[in-house]
Amino acid sequence: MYRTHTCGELRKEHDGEFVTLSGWLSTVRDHGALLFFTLRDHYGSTQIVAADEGMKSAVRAIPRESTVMVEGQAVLRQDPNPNMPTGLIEIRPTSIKALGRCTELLPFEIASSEDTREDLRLKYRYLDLRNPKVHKNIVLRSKVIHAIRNKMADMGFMEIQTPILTSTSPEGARDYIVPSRVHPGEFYALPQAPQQFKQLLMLSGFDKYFQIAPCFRDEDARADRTPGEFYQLDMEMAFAEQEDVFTAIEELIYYIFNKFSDFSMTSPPFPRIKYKDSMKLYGTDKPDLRIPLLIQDVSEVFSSSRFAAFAGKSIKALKVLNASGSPRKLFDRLTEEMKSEGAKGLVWLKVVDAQTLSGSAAKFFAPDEVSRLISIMKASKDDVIFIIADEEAAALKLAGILRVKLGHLFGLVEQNTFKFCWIVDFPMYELNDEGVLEFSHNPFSMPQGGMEALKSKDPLDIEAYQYDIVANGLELSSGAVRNHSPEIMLEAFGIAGYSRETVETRFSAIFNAFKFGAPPHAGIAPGIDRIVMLLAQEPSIREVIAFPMNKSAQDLMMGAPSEVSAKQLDEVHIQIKKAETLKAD
RNA sequence: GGCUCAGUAGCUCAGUUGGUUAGAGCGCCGGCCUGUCACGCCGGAGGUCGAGGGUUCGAGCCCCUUCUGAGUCGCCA
Repeated sequence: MYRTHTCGELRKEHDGEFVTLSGWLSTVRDHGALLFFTLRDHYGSTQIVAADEGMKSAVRAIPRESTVMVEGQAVLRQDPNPNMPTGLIEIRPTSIKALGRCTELLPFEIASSEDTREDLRLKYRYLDLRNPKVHKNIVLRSKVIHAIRNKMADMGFMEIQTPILTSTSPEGARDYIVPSRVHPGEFYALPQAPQQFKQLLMLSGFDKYFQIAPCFRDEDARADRTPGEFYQLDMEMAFAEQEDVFTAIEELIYYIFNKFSDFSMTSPPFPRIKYKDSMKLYGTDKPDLRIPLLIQDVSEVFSSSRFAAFAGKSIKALKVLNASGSPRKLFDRLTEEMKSEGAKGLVWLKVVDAQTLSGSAAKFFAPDEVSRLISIMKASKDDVIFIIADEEAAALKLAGILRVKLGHLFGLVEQNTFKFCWIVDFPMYELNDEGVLEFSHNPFSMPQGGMEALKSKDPLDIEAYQYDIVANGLELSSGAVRNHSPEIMLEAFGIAGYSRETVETRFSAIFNAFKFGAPPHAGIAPGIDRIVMLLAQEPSIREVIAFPMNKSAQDLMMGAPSEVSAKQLDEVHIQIKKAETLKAD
């Protein structure tokens, strides 16, 4: 009744056909004697041209962005529009009817909604999503998820749903908790990931599991991290080791990224970079391999330097080719930026010749320091060497930040490409700020060397079968070979200070289950939102989510979170502290 | 919670050293226009300059406080 074709469908072969279209009234171009307008729906846009007085006044009476049904004849255009898929055809209407009128002033222009304040876009997200450019990201997301499901099924994985209302898990982020009505004072938690369930599925004999899984973590937002909820391609494989997971994920990622992007990309196998090496060379565990710069340690060059800022410090250097022509202002700005990142300063040195440097601190260096630095950096005339000096960990981190800044500043970031890598061999344990030993990542990962390593090695030297997949500096996922042995689990938790009782009670399901014959298993869970974000080339993850929350974890459109009635609170046995008390806390 | 940036018309923004009645483009309302496609042209309405306080003869502009939003650090195995 409403349409014979969609607004994106008509081509020159439809010339002469009588058609019915429905869609949103977008732009109107009223020339008095002749009136053009565009009808837009999910599929595209079609131009309607009205010459008849009755038709023109019908359009003039309908506000933009109303839904409209048009009946008429499709004819070839006198002036085709090569920018429109339907640009060869237009409709001469015989009937124009408003289906749903837009009676409010639009809060922003649909066609340019991406330029509008984000909180306003989110409040009127249903209008924002009418913008074809915003709309297409959600379409892409849907297609990507569909393709992932098909590919995973082709590769022999089964999708299985796991509970949303569950118990608090040891993922480490803050839980979202849900009060129980039936059990006063007790709470469910929304899963931070289906981690334990998928491991239990392995124990149940399901061989290859996956799920497009909603995950909930009550942590603060970032441009690449939504607050509250996000989706993972959660997967797990039984009787599998690290390389089995890599092979499966590489096949999937290569397939998906090639299907939905024209960019070049890393061919499998993706490079494997040890965590330690990644920190050393890139100053981060999620290196952007599009940037060709490597961090170099030059501490030994300055081991007896009279330059006070270098004394006793770990010294990291980066070299940018042919950068000495850049204005002084650029180096000063970079220095300021690095200081705001926490650097004590930034030394930049222009190479004049093999024995001579000029720049911020050149005068403090002895001749042999200068020549050794130039030689160790393999620098030539007009290159610029940037130096960060700090304690080892801080120096690496800052040099890592500097590396990315230099890459962007000097246009060194390779364009139109996806550079993937695996970061492997993460440490099992680390010292926290209080000097206490704790798990550095997932406590359920298998320590390399198993029980023997746990018993004999310094915990800080133990590596885990724990890996990340990184694309263009964005962490897509962490994964691990799981610890499927209750004894090794107890030992591993013991080192981090958990008693047998704690393990048995807090992780009772998985701990007990593993006493019944667990298969060795491994898995990973790449972030769906981040994959789509990369494919859509969007800098903000909210651009690929239909109804995202804002930075403060509010849904401005639905008004969530919101207060609930006294009756609802009463039913779940909850009392709210008065506002004054909350403030005092 | 810290730091950075932003907040002026429905939207996007400009606003000089503190100085008369705060401007532009888009949108909205009215008029004109037969080939537009971000149509064009003419006219009009529309403002608590985020809020509060202060300095000053005088504040959109300077100072203090505060609210809101984004980015980032903390946090996120």
